[in-house]
Amino acid sequence: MHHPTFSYFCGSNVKPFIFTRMDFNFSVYEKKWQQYWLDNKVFASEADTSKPKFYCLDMFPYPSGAGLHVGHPEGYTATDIICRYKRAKGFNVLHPMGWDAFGLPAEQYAIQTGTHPAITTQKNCDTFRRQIQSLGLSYDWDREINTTDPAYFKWTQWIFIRLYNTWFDKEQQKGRPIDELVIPSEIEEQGKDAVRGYIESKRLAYYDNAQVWFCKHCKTVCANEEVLNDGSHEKCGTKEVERRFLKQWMLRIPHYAERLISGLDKLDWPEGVKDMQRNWIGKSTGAEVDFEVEGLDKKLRVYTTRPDTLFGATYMVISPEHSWVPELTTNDKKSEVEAYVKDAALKSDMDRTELAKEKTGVFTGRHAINPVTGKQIPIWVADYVLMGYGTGAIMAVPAHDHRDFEFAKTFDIPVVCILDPKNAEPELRKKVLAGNACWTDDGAYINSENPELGLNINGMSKKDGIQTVINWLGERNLGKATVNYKIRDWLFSRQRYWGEPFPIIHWEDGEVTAVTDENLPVELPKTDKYQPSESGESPLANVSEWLEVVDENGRKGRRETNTMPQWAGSCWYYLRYIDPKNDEEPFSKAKENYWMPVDLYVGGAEHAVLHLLYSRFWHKVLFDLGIVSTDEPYQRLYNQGMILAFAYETASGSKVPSDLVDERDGKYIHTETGEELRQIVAKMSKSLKNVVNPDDVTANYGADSLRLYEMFMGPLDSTKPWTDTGVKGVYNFLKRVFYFFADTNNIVEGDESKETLKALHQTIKKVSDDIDDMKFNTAISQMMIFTNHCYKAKKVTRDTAETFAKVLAPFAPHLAEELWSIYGNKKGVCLEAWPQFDASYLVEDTFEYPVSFNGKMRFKLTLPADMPKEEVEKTAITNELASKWIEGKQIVKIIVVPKKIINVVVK
RNA sequence: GCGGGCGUGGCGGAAUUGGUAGACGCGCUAGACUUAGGAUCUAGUGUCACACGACGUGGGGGUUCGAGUCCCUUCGCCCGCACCA
Repeated sequence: MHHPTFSYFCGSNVKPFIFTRMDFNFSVYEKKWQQYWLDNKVFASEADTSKPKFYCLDMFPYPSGAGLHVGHPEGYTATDIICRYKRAKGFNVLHPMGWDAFGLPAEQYAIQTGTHPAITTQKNCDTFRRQIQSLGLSYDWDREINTTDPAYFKWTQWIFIRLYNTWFDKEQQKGRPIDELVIPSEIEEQGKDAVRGYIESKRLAYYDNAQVWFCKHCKTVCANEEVLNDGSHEKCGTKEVERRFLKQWMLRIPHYAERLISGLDKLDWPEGVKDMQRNWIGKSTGAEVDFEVEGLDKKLRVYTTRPDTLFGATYMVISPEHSWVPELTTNDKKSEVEAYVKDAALKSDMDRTELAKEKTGVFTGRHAINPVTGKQIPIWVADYVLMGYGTGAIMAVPAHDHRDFEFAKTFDIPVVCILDPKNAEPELRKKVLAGNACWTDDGAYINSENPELGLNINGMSKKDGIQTVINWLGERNLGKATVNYKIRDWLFSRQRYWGEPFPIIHWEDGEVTAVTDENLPVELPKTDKYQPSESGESPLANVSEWLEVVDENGRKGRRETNTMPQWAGSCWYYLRYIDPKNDEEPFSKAKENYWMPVDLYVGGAEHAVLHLLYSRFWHKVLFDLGIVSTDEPYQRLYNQGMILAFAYETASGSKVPSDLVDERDGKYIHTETGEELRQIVAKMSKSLKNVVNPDDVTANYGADSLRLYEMFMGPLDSTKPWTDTGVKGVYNFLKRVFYFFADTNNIVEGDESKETLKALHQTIKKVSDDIDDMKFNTAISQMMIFTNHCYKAKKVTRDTAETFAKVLAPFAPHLAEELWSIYGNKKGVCLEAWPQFDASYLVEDTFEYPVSFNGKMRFKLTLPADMPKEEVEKTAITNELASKWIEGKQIVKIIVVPKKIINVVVK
C-alpha cells in the first residue's frame, strides 16, 4: 500500500492546469475539521419549537472489545448524510449516539481476569467513541448515554417499577395504575393473601415459578426467543440449554398483543419486518369447544380455528404436560401413558421438532363425545400438541388438517371427509372424499348435518360454515369464538452480575415490594466473584452486605438477586437521548413532546422482532400511563443490508483463508497447494481472514473515502460484498474533486456557462431527491458526473464551486469543509443552507429524439423542444436516415411522445 | 410448507407513470506524460459478426406501436418463521 499523504503527484505540469503543488493531504485536514466540529459543538441540538424537528436514530452498538467493524459505519453514514442534509434544510436535528454496554463478554472477561466489567466497558466505549469520531459523524456528543451508568439505569429501574405497578384493563385495552384495580368481592372475602395473589396475577411484571430455558454454558436462564430452532443458545452458540423450573421475573407482553399488531399499520416500516412481528405475535381466531368426557363429570376444552370441521373430528389429543393426563388415563393404559409423558418431558424441544417427521402418541383409554355427531372418539396423548398454546388440547380432524392426518394414518384412526374440495383436481378430490388425502382449503360441506340438534352446514363455504357453527355453539353453551396469540410472557431475569439490578425487595413475611423512587438507583455491589452458580443463582446472592436489608420496623428482607436482560436498556434509550442529563425525571415532558416520535430509525434486520417488539411494548405502557405522548416510538424504520466479503473455497467446499489465495488471470489459486479456488461471498470472519477494519481504511484512504464507499457500494438495504478496488474508486473521485476544486486556477469570477449551470442544478436536484429516497449510491454517481463535467469545462465560477461544496458536504464533510475554507469562508460549510434548485437552468430549447422503427432505436434526431407532433412526425420520416428503414415498406403508424420518443411502425 | 425479497456486462450496480437497456464506479485495452510509477490525463469497452447487421435484463409464453418494468408459467438464489390446532 502506498503512502497516501505523500506526493505521488510529482508533476507540477499535469494537464490541463499548471498550479502550485497541493497535496491531497486528507489525514491532516480530516483531523482538523473533526476537531473544529467538536470544539464548536456545531451539532448540538436543543428543543426549539420555532423550527421543525427531525429525530434520527441509529441502533446503538454493544461496544465489544473487537472495536468497530465496517458494518457499523454503513448505517451511521447514511443517517449522518440525512442529518447534515436536514440541518441544511432548516430542520432542528436530534442525532445522538450511545452504548448498549451491559452484556456477557465484559462479565466473562471479569471472571477470567478479575477486571471489573465497568473498567472493560469503559475502555471499549472509549475505543468505539474514538473510532466513530474519526469518521466525522455529526453526533451531538453531549447526549451520549451508557446503559451501564447508574444515572441511566436508575431510570430503567424506574420504568420497571412502573411496569410492576401497572395492570392491563382488557375492556379499555389499556394499561392502568395498579391502585385502580378493582378487587372482586369474592377475592376480598378470602383475605389478605388472596387479595395479594390477585394483584400479583394482574401486574405486567410478576415473579413466579416458570419452566424456563437454562443455558449450562452461560449459567443463566434465557428467553424462549434466545433459543434457536436447532436448540442452540443465540448468545453463546452452544447447545447446552435445558428446561428448568425456576422463580423468575416475567413481563405480560401478551396483553398488548392486539395493540402491538394494530399499531404496525400506521408505521412506515419495511413490510417484511411488520410481517415478522405479526407472525411472532401469531394472532389466530377460532373457537373454544367443550367435549364431554365419558365416565368423568368433566368437559375437555379445546381450541380450534376450524370449528366448522367438528363433524369430522374423529379423535382428540391432549399435550403430555396437560394436568388432566393422569385423570383421563384408564388403569390399563396407565403405565404406557406414564412412560410416554416421562419420555416427552426428557426430550428437549429440539428433539421434539427434529423428530417432527414422525408423529408419536399413546391412547389414554378414555373417550370423549363429539357434540355434533354424538359419537365416541378416543382421547390420545401426543407431543405434537403444545401445552403453551390454546388449551393444550385439540379436537383432531384428520381429513382437514395435515398434522392430524399424519397422526391418524400412523395410528390407524378413521378419516372422515366432511368438506368436498369441489375445485380440486379430480384425482385429488377423489382421494380426499375417500379419506386418503387431506384438504385444508375451501369447498362445500358434506356429512355435516344433525337435524336433532338443529345444525346443518352442508353445501356452505368455509367462511359461512365457521360462523354458523360458532353461533350454534354459543347458543348451546358448548363453546365460543376465541382469539389466541402465540406470543408468551417475556422472561425478564438473568442470573448474571453485569446487568441492571431489579429494584425489588423480598421480605421475610412473604411480601414483595418495589424500592421507592427516592432510593433509586439500586447500584451493583462491588464483588470479586462474578461467576454464577450451577444452580442458577446470581452472583449477587453472595454479596451479603448488599443483599440484606431491614425496614424501619425491623423487618428483614433480601434484595432481588437476578438482573435484567440486555434488552432492558435498549427498550427506552431513545427517550433518554431527549434529555440525557435530567436527574429529576427520565426526561422532561415538554422535550419529549417536541422530539417524539423518532422520525427515522436505522439499524440491522437482526432486531426485526425482539428489540423492536420489546421496545414498542414498553413504549405503549408508558403511553398508557401518560409518560410519553405517542403510541409508537419509531415512525420510520430502515434496515441497512449486511456488508459481506469475498472468501474462497476449494472444489469440495472447504474454506480457505484469504491470505492463502493468489489471483492470477482472473483465477484464484491456493498459494500452498496450487489448487484453483472458487470465489464466494461470505460473512466477514476471523477464520476466513477477510475482516475489514475501518481504522485501516481510514488510515489509508481517509474517513470520507470510507463513508463514500459504503454509500456507493449499492442500495443501502441490500447485502453487498466489500472490495478494496471499490474503495480506491471513490478515493480517486475525492482526489479528482480535490485537484480540481482546490486549485484556485480553476475557479474564476464572472458568469457561469449555461452547460455548467445545467449540470450543477441537475446535480442539486438529483442529490436532494436521492437523499430523500435514501438512494445514496446514485447521488454519489451524480456528483461524479458533475466532476467529470468540470474537468471537461476546465473552469468554473466560485459560485459553482461553493454550491458544489455544499452538495458534497453531507457525503464527504471533511473535503467539503476544506474546499469551503480554501474559498476564504470563515464559518463551516456544515452551517450553510442547502442550495436552491432552479429548474429554469434545465430547460432546453431542443430535444434529441431517439427514432425507433418497430420499437428498435435506429438514429437520433435533434428537434426544437416545442415542435408540434405532426411536424415531428413529418421531419422524422422525411429524414435521410429514415429512408433506409422505410424503403419498400408501408408506414402503419407513427407514435410521437413529446420530449420522449418517436416510434415508426412499418410493415 | 408459509411469509418477505431478489435474478440486468468480467464485477458492484443504473434505468419517473411501460418510452434510447447497461448511468456511475471497478476491471480491462490503447494512447499521452515520464528521473518507467500500483500516479495522473485522454479515448475505448454488453455479446456475436467486428462492414451491413443480428442478438441481448434467469427460461418459456402473452398484452402493447413499444416490456428489465405489466400479466401467466417455470427455474434458481437469499432472509425470516415453522407441529401455534
